Amino acid sequence: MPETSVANTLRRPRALRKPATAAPARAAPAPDSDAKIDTSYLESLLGYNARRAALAVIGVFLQRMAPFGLRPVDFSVLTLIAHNPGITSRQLCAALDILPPNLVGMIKSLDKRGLIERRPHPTDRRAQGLHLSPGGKKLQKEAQATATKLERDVANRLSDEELERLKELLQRVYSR
Amino acid sequence: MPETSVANTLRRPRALRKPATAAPARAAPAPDSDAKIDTSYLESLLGYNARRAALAVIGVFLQRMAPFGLRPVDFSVLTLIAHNPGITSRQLCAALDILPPNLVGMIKSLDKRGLIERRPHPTDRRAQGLHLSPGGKKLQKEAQATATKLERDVANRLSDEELERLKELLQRVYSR
DNA sequence: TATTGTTATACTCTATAACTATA
DNA sequence: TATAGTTATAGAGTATAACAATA
Repeated sequence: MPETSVANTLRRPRALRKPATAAPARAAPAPDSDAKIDTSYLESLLGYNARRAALAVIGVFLQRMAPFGLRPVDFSVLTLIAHNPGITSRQLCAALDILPPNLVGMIKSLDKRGLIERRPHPTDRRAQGLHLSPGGKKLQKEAQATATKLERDVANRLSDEELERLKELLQRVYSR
Repeated sequence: MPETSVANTLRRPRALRKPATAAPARAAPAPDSDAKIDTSYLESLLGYNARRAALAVIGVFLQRMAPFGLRPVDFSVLTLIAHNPGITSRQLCAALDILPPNLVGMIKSLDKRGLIERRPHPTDRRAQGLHLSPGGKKLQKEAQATATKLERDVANRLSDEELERLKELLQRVYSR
């Protein structure tokens, strides 16, 4: 048994995966995959609901950030650099719970795109301070505005108060 | 740009990954990865909070389900079969948003462990009805009890009413 | 001796194409 | 022609070990 597997229960919104082959002229009615399956127990579990909600938000996020060429993790990295100029790779890893070897490629990619600059660290010659380039600042600003707007759109069935309440309850679940 | 990447922003709880090499005798204070990094903006985003909460719950889930040899997806499959005897693979895929090729191995594994039985479908000879074996029923029952208890433990900072409220708010986010 | 950034690498998860046997 | 279950395979995400330079 792999101890290292979170696995699904739920995945990316179907809409983002397959363009849904138009109207399927339904030839074989047979078992009917759309039949009434009882999922009520799973729907009573917090983890199930939290994961579905997270994937719903991420799905919209993927769509709206596509024009910027940013995945959620890229946005997180750019945003942390924007709010913490001179941050090191190690600090990014700690804040985002990313393993160092897996961050290397992302930083390299953002650097190649000219969005960030790697400067020598003022006090530690092993490390390098990360900064946004002018273009990176512009992109991050637009992306952050998009994320902020997305926030309201994706929770359009919730009032402002309910959205704040939801985030507060979520924080009480994961804050140790 | 891969259109098919949800990516992290957050990952599995650190506790489940590395036993944290005891007390690190801190030799190089240098940049100090534990420094005060401003993550306030990310923490204001619904998706970030939902994902962190989901991962926190899943982390506890992984620990407590390990004795049963069940990942979240395995538990979901067993539970849906338990509550929907005779369900087909296709129906499982639709309910859990799993792609058929990726379900094959899971079903095969659960079958090999003697937890489920694949019987010929009553009306469609292409399909097979899935059922729990006696051992499967016992395991699923114990696992479900564990999941139900876990529910209260992981949200121990929330009252019963707050937990119900949280799940209701989450459902209003992802229900279309 | 410990840490930063890095390479190489392996394993898991997710996705697409294509096959067979039925419908 | 379309669907159920399946195989093979490719790609993205996540994990560990180990190295050179520096602390």
